Amino acid sequence: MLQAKGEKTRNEIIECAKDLFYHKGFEATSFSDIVDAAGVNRGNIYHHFKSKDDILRAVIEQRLQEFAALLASWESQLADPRARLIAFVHMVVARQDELARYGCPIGSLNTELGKDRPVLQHEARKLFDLFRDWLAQQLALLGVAEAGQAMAMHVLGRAQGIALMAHVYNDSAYLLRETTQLEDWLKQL
Amino acid sequence: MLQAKGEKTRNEIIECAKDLFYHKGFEATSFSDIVDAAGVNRGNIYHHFKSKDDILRAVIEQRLQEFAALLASWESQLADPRARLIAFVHMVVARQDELARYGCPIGSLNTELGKDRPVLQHEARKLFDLFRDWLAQQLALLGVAEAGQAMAMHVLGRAQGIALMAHVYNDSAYLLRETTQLEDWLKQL
DNA sequence: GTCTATAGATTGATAGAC
DNA sequence: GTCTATCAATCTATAGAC
Repeated sequence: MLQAKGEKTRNEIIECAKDLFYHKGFEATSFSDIVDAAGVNRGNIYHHFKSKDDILRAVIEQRLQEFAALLASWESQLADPRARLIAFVHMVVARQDELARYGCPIGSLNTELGKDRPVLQHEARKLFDLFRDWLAQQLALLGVAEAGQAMAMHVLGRAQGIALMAHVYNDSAYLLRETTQLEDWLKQL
Repeated sequence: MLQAKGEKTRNEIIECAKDLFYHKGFEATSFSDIVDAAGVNRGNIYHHFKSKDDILRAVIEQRLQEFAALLASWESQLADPRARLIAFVHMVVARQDELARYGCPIGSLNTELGKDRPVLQHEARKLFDLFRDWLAQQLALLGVAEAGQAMAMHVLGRAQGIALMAHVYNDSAYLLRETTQLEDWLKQL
């Protein structure tokens, strides 16, 4: 990796902020929380980011890259679009513990920002766009894309509802029941 | 209504806080926001509530009463449990504008509190319990309650996923497609 | 019950020496 | 690029006169 000295501090800030924004929420996370977790100097954070909003933009960009890499790995490892759709559901199952504890990092972030931070939410929505377009692409390969992106939105909505309720009730058993049901539905498409 | 003078101020605070917590989020709403909206004096708010958390508890209690009254009205007006389930879906449709703008007041509140306010979230979860138990009751009357509350949780999760995605994309058309689908599914139970 | 005044801590953000 | 020191604003909350 081509990475200057300062990039290391910057990446540590991004990683810590990513976890904090997910675990506490964006508004509830303070600069003190971030510098304490990252172990960097208070004032120094402004050398890398011009504002708290700017840190969030970097966190979103980081998540976009991580999820894009994940989708790319599924595409390269799984030739069958149906298997790829099931890989999406299996991701929810694999992350059941953190989903039950903190909710979906994408859904909860967009929910918070959507209330009164429209500009930032427009950035965060790109995380949904990424999955929506990828799901729509797999559904098109299956030949069930008559309704365009509508079915991709349906799958996303199902997954979000599952993550939200599993979080509210901290209930992994519910998550497993519902993901099994969603998987069965995808298999019979 | 038996209501002393001070109750009026208290109720105005609750009503304004209810809207602000919904429109901005709990953490993002300050005391200044509340007293400005309610038109009451700054320090005076502590005569009625001992803390911001205490205001939220009163707001949750208020919402519990409102929703309980709504469910009771459906029960008295609709004898058929299937019609009652459909009334639940129609509520989502009727509130499509505010859902697309601010998300679900119950889901978004629980999502925020679930991250790091476990005690308050335990209170907010009662709003979900209310709907879950009521849905389970109607499903039992329909004779499809073999799975206990599991199907009620399924319906709630579907509704939450719909509200969340409609909010993220500010998309009422999606909400209408999905609620129609959910209604059709309930009709054929 | 209502009001003014303000405490005490924390917020996001800056300036400038090293 | 890192550090100390600190800004002005805002936060929740309190004290006490009326």
